[in-house]
Amino acid sequence: MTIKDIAKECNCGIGTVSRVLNNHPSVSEETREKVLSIVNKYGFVLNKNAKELKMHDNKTIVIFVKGTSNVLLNSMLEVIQKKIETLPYNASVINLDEDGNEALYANNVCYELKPMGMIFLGGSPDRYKEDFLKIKIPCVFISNQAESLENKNLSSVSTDNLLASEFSADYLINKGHKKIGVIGGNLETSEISKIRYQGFLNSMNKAHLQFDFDKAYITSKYSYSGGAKAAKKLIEQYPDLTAIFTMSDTMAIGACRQLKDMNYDIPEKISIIGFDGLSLANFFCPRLTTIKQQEVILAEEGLQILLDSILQNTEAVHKIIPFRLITGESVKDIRAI
Amino acid sequence: MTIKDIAKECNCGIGTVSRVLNNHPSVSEETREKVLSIVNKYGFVLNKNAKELKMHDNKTIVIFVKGTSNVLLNSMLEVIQKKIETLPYNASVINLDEDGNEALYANNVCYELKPMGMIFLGGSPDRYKEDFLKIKIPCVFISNQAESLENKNLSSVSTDNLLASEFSADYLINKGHKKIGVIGGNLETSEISKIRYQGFLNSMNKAHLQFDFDKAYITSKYSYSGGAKAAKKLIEQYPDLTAIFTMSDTMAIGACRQLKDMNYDIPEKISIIGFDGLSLANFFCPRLTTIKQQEVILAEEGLQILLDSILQNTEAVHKIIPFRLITGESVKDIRAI
DNA sequence: CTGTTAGCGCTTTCAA
DNA sequence: TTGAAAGCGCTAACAG
Repeated sequence: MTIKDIAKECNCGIGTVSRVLNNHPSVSEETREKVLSIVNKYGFVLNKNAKELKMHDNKTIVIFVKGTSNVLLNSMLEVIQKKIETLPYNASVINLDEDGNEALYANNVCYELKPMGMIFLGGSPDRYKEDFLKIKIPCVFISNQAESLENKNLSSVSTDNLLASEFSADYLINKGHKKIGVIGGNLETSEISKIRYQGFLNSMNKAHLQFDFDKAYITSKYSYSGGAKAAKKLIEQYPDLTAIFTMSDTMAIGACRQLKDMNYDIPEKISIIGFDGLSLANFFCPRLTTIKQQEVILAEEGLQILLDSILQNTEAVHKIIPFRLITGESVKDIRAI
Repeated sequence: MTIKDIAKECNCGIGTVSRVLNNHPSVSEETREKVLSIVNKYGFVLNKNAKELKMHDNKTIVIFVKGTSNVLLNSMLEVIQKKIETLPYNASVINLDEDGNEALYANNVCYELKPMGMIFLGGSPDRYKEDFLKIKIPCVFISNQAESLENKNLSSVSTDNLLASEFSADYLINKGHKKIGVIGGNLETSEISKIRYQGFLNSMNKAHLQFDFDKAYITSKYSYSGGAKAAKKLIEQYPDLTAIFTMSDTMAIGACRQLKDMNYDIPEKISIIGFDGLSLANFFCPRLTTIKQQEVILAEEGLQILLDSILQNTEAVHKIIPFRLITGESVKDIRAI
């Protein structure tokens, strides 16, 4: 069933049918109704390939999600997809491993899909700088700062990770913790981990506290099991710590579980602070004290920036979305009274 | 940059270029190399729209995910997407609300995208039977039984939900629980909830235990907050229950949190059993006793069945994947000793 | 083995 | 307001 068949049954030209289906003004009300009625009768829909071939654009927005099973990124994805559905665009989602090179992938996608724009959920702009700079279409990084790329077409919306992690460490320190271990991502491959670590260090330095990296920093995957394994190792290396700074709620949860299994009560014996502010953090036992990233706002703003730069060719924007600390039950105040 | 430009630069016809790019045998090695070299030089890629328009098929597999933020479905999605990437197909994912009508949506998609096949993660085959029967392309339901549709093109791979929930309830009953509340999905709209409820009832009947639906069944969303709200209501209506049968781990976690907040110790005061066997269940405190669905196998088998029916036009298959009960810490044995 | 050509289904001039 | 016709980039049949 093509536009031709519809035209035949309507006794009109294919041009007319096309005009009706594209809401062009110059069609008489009478013809329009006739065409519409028979279109509805068959549930006819224009062939997307033919249309896009002709129109010479494909209205696709590609979304890269880095780190499968990352709850935070997934909830942002959801928001974005839902929004795109209401727009004349198609979303195409590509899931990547935590340590894949999304920039390389993205360059290929540019050739193959020729998308209008791309969204990177949890990418590493700096790490793959060279490859990202090759990209010529509008892109936005969500959750990672990309200002350093200085590319006119690469925007970003992010939580201030540096400040947030500093704030988080400040909180622990203010509650009297001095011996703090860190469960974080791979500092070689994960940019965001590097930034959060820097924020943590800033806080420690401010308080004139030492940090022995080899002893107190454990590299972990952003996952429950990663956090659990890391916690075990950390406790072995640094048995007298009083608090653990983790770089995600998933790590924090894994760590909690592991420590409970080792009979360390939380927060009585050891305090743990998370990062992300997943809804789960508020249902976990104990409720996690954590940094809340505003994922809905991040997602919405990110998409909006991308749309603006697609439609109005605006320059790159780098936006910071505020975070806040959610006080749960996983951190104990150990200051002497 | 089109096939024409390549042809011009190669001093050959567009047919030859097309042949090279599609690995047709009848091209001299010499020409092939010449074409390939200039294709690589520009990083040229065939226009997908033109190709698919011509080929009259689009190699797309559409995946419906019903119930956004459903962890189990998302992990299946991940497996499927990763696999499809290695095949000459494109996956297109559509997220739907827990109570949307995926069948209607799917029918539209058939017209618009003309996919090779569709996968339904967590659909309701029976509920939208009429609409599903209109679908003429190969489909597979993953996690829901679709045998009753008796449609040659609709397959399914699922856990035996009836048996699993009966098994789960048996477990509670064997541990001495008689007053059992249920936190489940909407029985009007969620088929899988209906089946799990039936399994639960079968177990209760077998043990000659009464079940007062109005008092002991709370309808909930499949989410943490849904489970929490439901638990509160359930306890108010049925304060002397000793165990709660939930239809998902997320509900179970929400319920645990709520009950702890109300100072009911789990499992000391109240036992809770989950469903799904998320990895989180094993990290939650207390570890959840739950039914483990083998999501990786479900996903892999489902995709394989779809591919078979696309390629070899095989008849509908309805496969059951075994479950198993994971013993956690959320159920107490209350039998008198 | 290779070049030419007819469409795939659509949008959009151009004339009428 | 309308129909006819050109052509988007590609594949495959045909002729050489």
